[in-house]
Amino acid sequence: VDDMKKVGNSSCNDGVILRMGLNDNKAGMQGLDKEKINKIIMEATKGSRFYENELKKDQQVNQRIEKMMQLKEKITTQQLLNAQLQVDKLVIELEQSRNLSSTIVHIDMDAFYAAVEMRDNPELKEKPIAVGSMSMLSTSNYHARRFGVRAAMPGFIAKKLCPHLTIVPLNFEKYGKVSKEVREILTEYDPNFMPMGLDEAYLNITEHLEERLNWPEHKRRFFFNTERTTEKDNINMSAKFNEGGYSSSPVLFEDNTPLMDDHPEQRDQSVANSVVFGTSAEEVVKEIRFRIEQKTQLTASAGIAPNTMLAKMCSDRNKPNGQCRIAPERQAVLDFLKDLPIRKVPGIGKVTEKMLKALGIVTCSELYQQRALLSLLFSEASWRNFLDISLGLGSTHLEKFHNEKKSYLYLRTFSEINTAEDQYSLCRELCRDLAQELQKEGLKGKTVTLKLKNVNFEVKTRASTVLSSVSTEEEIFAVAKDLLGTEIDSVAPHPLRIRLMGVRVSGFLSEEEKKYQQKSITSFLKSGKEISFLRLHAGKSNPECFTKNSEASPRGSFFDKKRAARQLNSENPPNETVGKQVFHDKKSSAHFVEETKKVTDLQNSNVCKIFTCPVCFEEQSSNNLEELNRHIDKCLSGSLVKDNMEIPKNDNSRESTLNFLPQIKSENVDECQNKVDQLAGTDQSASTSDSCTSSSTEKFTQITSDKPHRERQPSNLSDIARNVCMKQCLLPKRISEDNEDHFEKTEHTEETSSSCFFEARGDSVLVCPVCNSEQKTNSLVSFNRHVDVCLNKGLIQELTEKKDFPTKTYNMENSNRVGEYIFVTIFMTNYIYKCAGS
DNA sequence: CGGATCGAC
DNA sequence: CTATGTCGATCCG
Repeated sequence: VDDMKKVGNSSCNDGVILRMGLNDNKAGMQGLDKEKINKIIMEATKGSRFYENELKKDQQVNQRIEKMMQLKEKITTQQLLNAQLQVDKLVIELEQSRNLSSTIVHIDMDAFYAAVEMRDNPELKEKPIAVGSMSMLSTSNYHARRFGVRAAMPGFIAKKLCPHLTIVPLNFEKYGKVSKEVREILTEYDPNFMPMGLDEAYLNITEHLEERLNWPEHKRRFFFNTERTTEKDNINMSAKFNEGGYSSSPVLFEDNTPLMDDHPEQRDQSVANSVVFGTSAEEVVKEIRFRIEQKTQLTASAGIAPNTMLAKMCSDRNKPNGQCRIAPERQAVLDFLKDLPIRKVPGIGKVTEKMLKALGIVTCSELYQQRALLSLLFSEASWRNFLDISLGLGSTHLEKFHNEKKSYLYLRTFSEINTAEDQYSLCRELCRDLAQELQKEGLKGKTVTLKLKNVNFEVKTRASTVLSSVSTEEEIFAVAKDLLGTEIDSVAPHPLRIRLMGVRVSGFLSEEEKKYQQKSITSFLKSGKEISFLRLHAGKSNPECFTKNSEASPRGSFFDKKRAARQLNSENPPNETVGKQVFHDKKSSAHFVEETKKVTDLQNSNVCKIFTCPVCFEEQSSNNLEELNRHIDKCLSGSLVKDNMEIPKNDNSRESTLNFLPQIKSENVDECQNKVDQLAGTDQSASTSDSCTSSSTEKFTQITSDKPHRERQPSNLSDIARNVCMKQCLLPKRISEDNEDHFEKTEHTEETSSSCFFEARGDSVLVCPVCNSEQKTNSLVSFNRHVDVCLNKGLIQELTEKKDFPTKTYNMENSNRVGEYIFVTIFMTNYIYKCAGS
């Protein structure tokens, strides 16, 4: 709300702390001088973990500066001249595009939260107050500022500066209400005005000014609010009036911009207790400020300028309760900027200030003088921005709210948490809240980020992007818990000591992607009805569908042969039994009961299941998932993978390998079991004890219990998945046509090694297994997207029109790993080939 | 893409 | 007695 930047000073290393307390202290009385303030702050600060971290951050900035200076040394005169030429070309262009025709206003409520609290509690009026908590203050009133008490200062330090300080807790609801009242006024001047937080807004009053020229006086007349409903308000009002505020003087404000200036029409008041405002921009802004004060009893400062950047800097100039205008003339703009410290510019903060200072740049005109050098030392975006600043260029229209949030973040700060249990449960909570929000907005994101701050104030973020986007608590938590687990592991055997945790979801599906997502391979698999991944669920395969294509000429490749073999098999469907059924929230209860019954039936049966291995497509009869896992492991990696696998063992020395597929199932098992229990009211152990899947159920119960597990190494899974993906699916053309053992033989060759491939950037060509076209791509993700889209556009849409096409299958809800996704993709691609004979 | 950093409030 | 926030955007490797 009230930032500290105006008093910033970080010229020396202890600027970290100094900046907190600098205070212009003009009033002098009752306050503290700068030295005292800084001494107190330093005493309260030094030696703390926070301070140590601040010093560390400062060192990092210093290193950056050093790097920059080294770079600067290497710049030749010639380079600089060239740069100058280039930049000045741009300057000419920019000058030509300068637009002074808009009138932009920036409104900024003075000490907003504090002012609201003082208004509502007159007892606070004469006291130094701050709004916030002992941990952090949001703002302070001007009285408190004399003691060095400022926004973004922790309350306990503020108390040391000013022992009498009253700290009022935040009450956002109230501020929101007041903010709304203010906005109601603003919208009359610009229905498209842009609020920036609760206490600030930009308005484009260009149109209003035009219309206003023709307005009769009565439309510009506003009345003093003499009616106050509460006693409190009455006291306030009468006090103001009696003390020479409103009634005795037409000067509403104490500052140098009195409401009543020498516009003759304003003096000609025909109605008591009212003011008439003129038609100029200044008058409009005075009117706005007057109306805000009459309505809310709060004051605002304002800036008027030809663009937003200037308006913002302008509103700062005569704060509090003042306004300022930059005339729409080039020279006026340049004059304003001439000696303006760059730190005043929105977008230039502590760090940039310090970096530029190292180059001898403090004011905006210096920024302009050094434009050539800056273009060589900073990124394009940065120096272009510097150039805009030094020319006084900014947006002349208020951009249509790019309303769509790019990410949602839930985070919490707390006193130290160091047990894994607490951390996981907190993480889950955050995921729950986040999921709620996402579902409310109907959003699904592809990237989950975990944010941690340890007790030393070091912040870490860990992100993971999943191919199937997430939105539910479980989906998000599944990713977040892995990230958290990795972090816990990374400090083991020490506990992870954190003071903040946050979970963010970003990378939302665009509208376009949403459309496809609806019929993407993931949702396709989710919504399937009959066939199930691994055939855990007995598919009543439609013979026609499969036989129809059985004569399609085999291509002779490994996979085609496998495919052909599979097709033959499917003509004589093996005796499969119902496997695990997957449930969705959306399912109707009737449907649910029916399917629950299936599950129960299965669990009470002793029939062994026959699975189809997704790698070799051989049918595997097995009575538990673990065994199947082992098969898939072998099949998939053979003896090849073990070299780069680190298989973590848990206490039971369980042979944990690549069993992530059943892990998905296991969650379903759990889920099903829970639902079965809910419905039947049975005891879980009773209902599973005799089931042939009991052993795996047990195991999976352990895995998926609330205590998160960290037995797998996703990176290895991904590596393997990539190998598989490349060889089997993405690069069919590279696979030796006749050699079924190709995998083994070529595993170590350069040509097909995944690392080799995935490190190649820019011009890799992959062959889409669906449309068979070559796709130039530099990432697997974008290629996958193509495949998804391709599948959607073509095959699936076509196939789903066939009534016999299987629809229910496999729950992807919790499968967030690349490996899982790719497995499904491989399986499905092959399945689709089979169905379509493509 | 992931992570850190920056800036705003 | 303790005690330094939350959010989005952008940059960089």
